[in-house]
Amino acid sequence: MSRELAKEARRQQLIEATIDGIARKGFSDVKIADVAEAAGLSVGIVNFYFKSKDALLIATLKHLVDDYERHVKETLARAGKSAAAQIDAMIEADFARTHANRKYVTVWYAFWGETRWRPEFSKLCADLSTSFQESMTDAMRRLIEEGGYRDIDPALIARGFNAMIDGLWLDMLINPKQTDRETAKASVRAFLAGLFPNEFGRRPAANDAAGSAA
Amino acid sequence: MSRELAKEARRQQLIEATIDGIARKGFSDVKIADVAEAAGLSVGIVNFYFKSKDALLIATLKHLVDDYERHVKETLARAGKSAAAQIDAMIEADFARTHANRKYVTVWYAFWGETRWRPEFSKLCADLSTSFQESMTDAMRRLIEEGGYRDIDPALIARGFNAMIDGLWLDMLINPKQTDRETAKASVRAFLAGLFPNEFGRRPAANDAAGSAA
Amino acid sequence: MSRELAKEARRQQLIEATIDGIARKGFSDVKIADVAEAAGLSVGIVNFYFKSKDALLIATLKHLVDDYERHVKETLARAGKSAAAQIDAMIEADFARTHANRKYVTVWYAFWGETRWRPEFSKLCADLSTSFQESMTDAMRRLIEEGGYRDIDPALIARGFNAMIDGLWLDMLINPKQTDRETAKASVRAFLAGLFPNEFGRRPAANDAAGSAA
Amino acid sequence: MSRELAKEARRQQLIEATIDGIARKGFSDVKIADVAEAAGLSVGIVNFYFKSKDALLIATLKHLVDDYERHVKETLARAGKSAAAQIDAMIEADFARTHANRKYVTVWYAFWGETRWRPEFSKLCADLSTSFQESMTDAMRRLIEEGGYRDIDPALIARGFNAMIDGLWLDMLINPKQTDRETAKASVRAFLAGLFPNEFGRRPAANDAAGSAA
DNA sequence: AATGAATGAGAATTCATTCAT
DNA sequence: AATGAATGAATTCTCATTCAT
Repeated sequence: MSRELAKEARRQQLIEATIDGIARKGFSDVKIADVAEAAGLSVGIVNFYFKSKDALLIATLKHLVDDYERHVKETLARAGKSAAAQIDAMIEADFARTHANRKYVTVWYAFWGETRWRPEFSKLCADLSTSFQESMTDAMRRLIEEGGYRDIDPALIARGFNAMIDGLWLDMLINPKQTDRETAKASVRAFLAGLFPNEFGRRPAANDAAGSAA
Repeated sequence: MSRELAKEARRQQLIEATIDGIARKGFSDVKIADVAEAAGLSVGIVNFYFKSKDALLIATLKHLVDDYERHVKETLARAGKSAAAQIDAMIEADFARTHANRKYVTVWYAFWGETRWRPEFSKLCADLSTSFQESMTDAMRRLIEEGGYRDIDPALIARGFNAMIDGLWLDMLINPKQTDRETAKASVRAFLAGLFPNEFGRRPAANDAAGSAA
Repeated sequence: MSRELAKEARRQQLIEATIDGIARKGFSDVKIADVAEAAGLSVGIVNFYFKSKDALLIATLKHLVDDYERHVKETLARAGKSAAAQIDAMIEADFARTHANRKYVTVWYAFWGETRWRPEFSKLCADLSTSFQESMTDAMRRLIEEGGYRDIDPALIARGFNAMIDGLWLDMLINPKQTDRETAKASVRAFLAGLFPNEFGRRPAANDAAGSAA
Repeated sequence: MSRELAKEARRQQLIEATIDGIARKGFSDVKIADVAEAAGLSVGIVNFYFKSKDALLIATLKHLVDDYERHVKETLARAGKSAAAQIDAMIEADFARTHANRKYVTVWYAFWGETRWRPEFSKLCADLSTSFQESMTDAMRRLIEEGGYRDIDPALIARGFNAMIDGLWLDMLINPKQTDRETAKASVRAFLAGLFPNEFGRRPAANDAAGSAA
């Protein structure tokens, strides 16, 4: 039992080291040796826990996806149940210090850059994207109903909302000086304020939006 | 002179081959040999026209940037002069069949994925991003003035607008079935309609927005 | 004492597993891990009972040699005492189902293939070869005397006899469909029939040769 | 044209180096680096001319087979046309200094030792073996007819003849001191003398056998 | 005794770059 | 200018051996 746990711990250790390695050296430049060194282990052990470098990379992306989903789930659970509160919590989740930081954004973009040629990456990313598109569409639909809005297509809004967040991450990657987390959140809320003035119109603060909807 | 032209033609030929190569094989898997073969030339000649593979890659990104800027400039020149018309033309430019296609989006994301560790990439991307952020902020400011809107921060809106476009490209990359060019454009316009109902509120068609503003 | 026996039993178990492993995977492809798995033991234990993989391989060849010698000895003991009967029994021994089968022949040739560069293999094989050359020369000499033959060099015949058997094993390895045990035995006897018509001339059956000589 | 020739020459050079390498270091111990060094080239070039080490090994065996077949063909062409002369020439061919030497025999046994697990080796060896079995059976049949012999099965004799030669090569490998080329040839002829006294009975010299048959 | 995770030297293979032709 | 054979550093993966438990 403790041995099984130790094995899983080693895997996590190597995955974390891989994330660090990608962040530090770049996707096409992390070597197995870098990962091993970062984990304080020998190169042989990497190929012992992961059949190949590819398998390690896939496991790493899977880890990122799971971690992101868990993070979002937890954030949403802590937020108010109204659609507005949930959407606002989503913004907070997406720009939380723990996730919307240089290291994570860097690594996510590294994976997205390679996704096109790696079916396993592709699947993981597509599933995540689809799942969020669906739940955001749902949230938007509820928001439209709750707020009595008209002529707004929830799917279109959800898509734009998700896209804006991914694009703002890219901004943080490319122009870290210009785009900080607060600016990014304010951008998203500014757009939502246009569509949903009652819920997002007054102040761009997260608590406020959640509060006003409650 | 004609020798210089021929030289430049060869360089273009190799850059195009590089774009094809990245699109087909992936950033970390294009070999000099692939590029040479695609261009119908020998490997030796690639290192003759470009000092190194790195230099070729930088030249390729530069080409993409220049091409995108030229494309936008041309599209904007053809559009009405009002802020709304210009912004709408920008949407059309960003989702033109010639640029928002699988090949180009793939290659752009490949470069963005690597940008973090390549100062030259970084510079090119940051400059492009800054330049568009500035001109979009300007356009948004004019739109706000022209439309008599209040409480809208043009910089925030410009940032979100640009981000949404990049994010929708990612959608096209990851979920090509769900996100086509028309859906993407409709998404952007749906958001603008919230903020600028007079210019983007009625119909989602590009010509209409441009026309109503003219 | 029982501990010593257990130890010896483990060694035998590992040697058998090695033979199986070589037969299944090939000499240069059997891993310690394969041997351990086949024996139902851990890799660590292999290096505990045998100082090194090399030592295991040497012990395995020693086992094969001993086993072959024991087998021949037993077969000869059961046969008639005449030279002809002994020689014929030798043929039977060499093509007994227990020894001239695909697995054993495979493994013997695997060792012979490596013999050249392993002094310990070399020694074992040379000793076995020399010992059989001597005893066969002796048997041939007796056969020549007993049969009153002339102008036959027993050493030359013994050498050819032994060689033919090894060569027929190679046939069984390379062309298993064409060369079965019975064909092989018939081949050897056909040659002996030319030299020793009285003892091997009439019928090719083993019992007959042994019997007619008795 | 000269470039094509040079390419073929390089391949031959590498194949020869491989044969040397196997002879010197052993089948499972020749490294690409050894081959490259023996050929006075860099390691990269080996993988340039041969897709993989495996491919190099297969090409090497093919070379050995071709070379052996050519050698036999040439020897037979120079010999008398009678069956006896041809068979005798075959013995000479098999024990010619150029082919039945330590280096070649070593390498042949190295390949035979691995044949079992390499389908390509297997095919090459089986084809060679079958082809020689057929032509020797044919030669034996003619010898039987020409000599008016009875009760001799040509296929059985051919098989034993070929086997004896392979087995004598093994002797030369394992007991080089005891088994020289002349002894080996004398062994084969001693056996043939029993079956075909008129053609192989008097003296074991090659010329004589060919001559007496002519 | 026994286990199997961990080590690390060693090998095949890849590929950007060079350079003789 | 152009070619493509040749180089060799770099990287992944393998596996005999060790050693803490």
